[in-house]
Amino acid sequence: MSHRKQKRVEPPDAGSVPRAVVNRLSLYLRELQHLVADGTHTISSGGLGERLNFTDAQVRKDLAYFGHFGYPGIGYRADELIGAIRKILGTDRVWPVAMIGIGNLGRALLGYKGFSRQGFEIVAAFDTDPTKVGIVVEGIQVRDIATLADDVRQQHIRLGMIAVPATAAQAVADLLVGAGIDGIVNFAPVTIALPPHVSQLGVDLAIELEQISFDVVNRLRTR
Amino acid sequence: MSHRKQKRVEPPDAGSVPRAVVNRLSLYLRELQHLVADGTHTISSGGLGERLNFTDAQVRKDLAYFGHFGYPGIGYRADELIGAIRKILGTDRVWPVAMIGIGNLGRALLGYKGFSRQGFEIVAAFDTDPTKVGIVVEGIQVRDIATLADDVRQQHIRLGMIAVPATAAQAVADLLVGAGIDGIVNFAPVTIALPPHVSQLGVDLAIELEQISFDVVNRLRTR
DNA sequence: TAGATTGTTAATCGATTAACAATC
DNA sequence: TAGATTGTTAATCGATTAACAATC
Repeated sequence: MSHRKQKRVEPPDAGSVPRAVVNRLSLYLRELQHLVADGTHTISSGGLGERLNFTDAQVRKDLAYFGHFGYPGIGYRADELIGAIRKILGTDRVWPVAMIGIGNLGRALLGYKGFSRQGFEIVAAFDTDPTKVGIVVEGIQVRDIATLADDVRQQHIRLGMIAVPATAAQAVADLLVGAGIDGIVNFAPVTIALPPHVSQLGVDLAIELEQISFDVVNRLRTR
Repeated sequence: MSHRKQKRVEPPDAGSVPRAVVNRLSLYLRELQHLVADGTHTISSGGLGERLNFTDAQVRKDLAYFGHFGYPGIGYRADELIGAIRKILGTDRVWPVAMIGIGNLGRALLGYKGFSRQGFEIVAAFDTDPTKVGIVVEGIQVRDIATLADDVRQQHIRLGMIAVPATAAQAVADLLVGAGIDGIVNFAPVTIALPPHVSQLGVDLAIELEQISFDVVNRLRTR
């Protein structure tokens, strides 16, 4: 445990932090967790960058957006930096999450262990299909989407994941917004429109494959 | 059908096309497909950009990397542009894909309809677990990972998707590379090292949620 | 101390946007 | 024709990298 004071843990102005930086922050966190699991206590910006194909300067610059976490001549203490990044990302707590759409993908996401490991717990699942409402999947009883707003409020859910067909995604998103949700991860292959105070991120599995297909067709290395 | 000649469909130098441009190309394609489904035949760069929150200039610039697809005063013909983008992305054909890891996530991906819609067909599934080898999931018989190299060659598989635990991901990646695969989408929450001639893309579902969590904690709109 | 490594500034590099002549 | 919209150049903006004094 260090007694050295860390000047800032809150970003000077979070609005000025590029999305790419926040993305790398998650990768740093993941890598640090692997390092700790392997018994490493200290890592330099160069060492961390090497494992992720980033320059040492980039690692230091990214972290410097949020405070002074390193020790000149030594590097970063893995456990300390993990704590700092979790705090920055907001995963130093458990977030209750709602899952909407209990098809193939929704069911799998419901059972995905990786979420809880990073501080996300799916506490409610919804579908419109009457044959699905009431069944228990991965320990969670599927509820009718009509009860969504009430359930979201009662369980203090602030994040939602959409795994419904493309045609239903916007309506579901509107429901979530109406229920007062703060952020949405959308797995439906469609762009949804949201008010500016609700964060969103689209994940399209087919698009991921398309990116690789492009590289292969153009005989590219990944950059 | 137009008889106007399109100067280039191959990029002048694919290595110089930023990853972000290729990503947006996939979004343009998806949006155009929705537009065609809704009966639209023609769309301007401004119209397309508006639906995706991009500027008109960005849409035109992105497309101009690959050729002259638009008609001054008119815009882009949706069906034509769809064909052109599919060709650029390499999805004007069907790609046979191998799925490795038939846990929760692997099973769901196996059943995901969105892949085939974009030209990807999962034709082989692998696992190490003897209780899984032999079972049929979504019409595909799970095979032992020991037969991977032979199967990949026989079925001319060039793309692989990894959905195994983090600890097994690198070994599986090495196997795929040994089998001569050209590209990998890695769903395991770990960075894998690959030779430069193999394309890769990591998808970490927990990281997607972390990005939203950051925004919410910092009260940010999505940019 | 000497060696290692940070945080930060300045220089470089790349990507986005604005503007407009050319075109339909 | 007048109006709309492209493709492309130049200007702007932002992100990455190199370099180095400060620090342990």
